[in-house]
Amino acid sequence: MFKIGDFSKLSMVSVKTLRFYDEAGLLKPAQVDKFTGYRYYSAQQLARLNCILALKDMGLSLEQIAALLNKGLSPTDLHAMLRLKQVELEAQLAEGRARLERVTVWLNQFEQEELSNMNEYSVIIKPVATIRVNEARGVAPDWERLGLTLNKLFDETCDQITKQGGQLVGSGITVYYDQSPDTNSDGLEVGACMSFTGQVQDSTTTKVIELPAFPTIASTIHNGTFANMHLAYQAILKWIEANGYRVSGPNRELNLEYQRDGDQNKYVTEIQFPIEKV
Amino acid sequence: MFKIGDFSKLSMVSVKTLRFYDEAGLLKPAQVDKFTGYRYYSAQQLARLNCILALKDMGLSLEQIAALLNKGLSPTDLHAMLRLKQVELEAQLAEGRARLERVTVWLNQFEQEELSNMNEYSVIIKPVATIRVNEARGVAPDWERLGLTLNKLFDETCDQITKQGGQLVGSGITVYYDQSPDTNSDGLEVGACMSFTGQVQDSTTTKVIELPAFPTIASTIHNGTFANMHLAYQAILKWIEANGYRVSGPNRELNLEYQRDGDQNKYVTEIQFPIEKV
DNA sequence: CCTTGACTCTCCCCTTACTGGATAGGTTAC
DNA sequence: GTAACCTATCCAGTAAGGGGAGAGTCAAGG
Repeated sequence: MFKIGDFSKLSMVSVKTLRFYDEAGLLKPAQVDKFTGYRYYSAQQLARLNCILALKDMGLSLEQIAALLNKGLSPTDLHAMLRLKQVELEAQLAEGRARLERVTVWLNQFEQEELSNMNEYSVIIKPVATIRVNEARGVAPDWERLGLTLNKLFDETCDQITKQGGQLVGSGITVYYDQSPDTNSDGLEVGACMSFTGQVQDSTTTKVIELPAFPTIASTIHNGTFANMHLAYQAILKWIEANGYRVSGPNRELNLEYQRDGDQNKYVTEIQFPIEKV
Repeated sequence: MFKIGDFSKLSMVSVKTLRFYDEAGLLKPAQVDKFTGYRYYSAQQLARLNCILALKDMGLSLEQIAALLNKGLSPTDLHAMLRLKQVELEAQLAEGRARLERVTVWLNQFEQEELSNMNEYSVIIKPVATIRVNEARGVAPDWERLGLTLNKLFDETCDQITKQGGQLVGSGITVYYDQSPDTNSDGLEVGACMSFTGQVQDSTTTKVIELPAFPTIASTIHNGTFANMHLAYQAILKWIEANGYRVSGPNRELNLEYQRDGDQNKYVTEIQFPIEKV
């Protein structure tokens, strides 16, 4: 019989941990002095402790280990659990790799001294849900006249909503369709979308649609005038490529803070690119 | 200005988390109603929130992020932190891979239906410290006479300790030197070691030495008679190979529960192999 | 027999990054 | 006016222990 300190030295497991395992029902001492409460462990229990540690090293939680060891350890159950654990560990590993890659990409960009946008624009990944909107779609003949075209389109969708008794809600969303290089020679197809409440029907110029959900989009925030927005696009597109993603759908801009003819330096715009791995 | 719920929807960050970040000093609302306590966020704050999330996605703790963002974010500091983080993440990744490999090895062995020893012998990795012992070294002519040889050697070391006024402490340790196949033709060189307290000098047959420490040893526990010990050796050696390790020193046996001429079924022996990766 | 130092006991708080719940007050739409 | 919804604060809990306080135990030396 070993006292807890001796058993701790034998097993290289801390006294605190042994007491914790006792309390958790994982490893009850072979004997407990009824008067002093002293725990006494037998050498045989080292085998059980080793088993616990081995399972823990495979990533099982103490709760799972306790379930296995106490309620009859059928190897089949263990097999099933470890299969699940294997899948889970692979997912964790993938996440860990992605995380490391993000850090490495950042460091590489830093060493190339392109830190100006990097610190300005933080790119994050998140999901977006579907959004029901009224959309006015159109084509801007070129980049110069994009702003005018969008103003006109947003006017149309807002007018339609209010005219039909609906109410505008949330911020305007610009969708950029068809950004592939071969088709943009005949202009930029864009959609001006507004969320609303109430009943709104399609009109000749506007349609009620659902902007699709995406499980993973890359997002960044641009502060200030639209004139500098290309910096944000540079940053986000570079990030997407460097981290091993690919654009997988039309990108959007959310005008989070925007008032036509207001102070452009106060504008806040979120840029979203649907992406997928590799 | 957005109320916390709206800001939560915009950012895909839960209300609870926003309140938590407020309390942590990471993201104070742009404005707080003095009477109601309502938090109001500005669209500009989305940029800061994105920055927080981006840093979090690279594995920084909220405390580190707060330090960076509040006490002036010098890109150089961030660079230094991320370098450290990179190393840390690489270590984590290696650990994760090893963990996954342990699970995979287990599953493979299971499918080969060699589960009998597998469940009997759990192999774990741990460090061992140096141990100061009195050692009697000798050579057993063959496996048959190993037991007799060891008995003699242990008698010698124990006798020397007690004769010199020292006291035996802890369990006996058998060290197996020179297990390479080319040299074991002339017998097995073994050492019988006992820890002790007090002053003990070298004698003609025994020496006071330090058993070296090892940062990583594979260990398993064998319960019962020495006659079945080969099963434990099978299990541990197979584990060592399958998990991509290699034996890197003389193995030891610790007689955790042992009394000569006692009930052999009660013996408990720990087998230790110093190992290294690949 | 007494003391001293090393061990051990229980109990409580702390860690991370939140989540959930209870209860109370505020806002808004019908 | 009231119901539905939103927000606030406070408390508790998570996994796997670590740290420490205060009190009791044990073994050896004098």
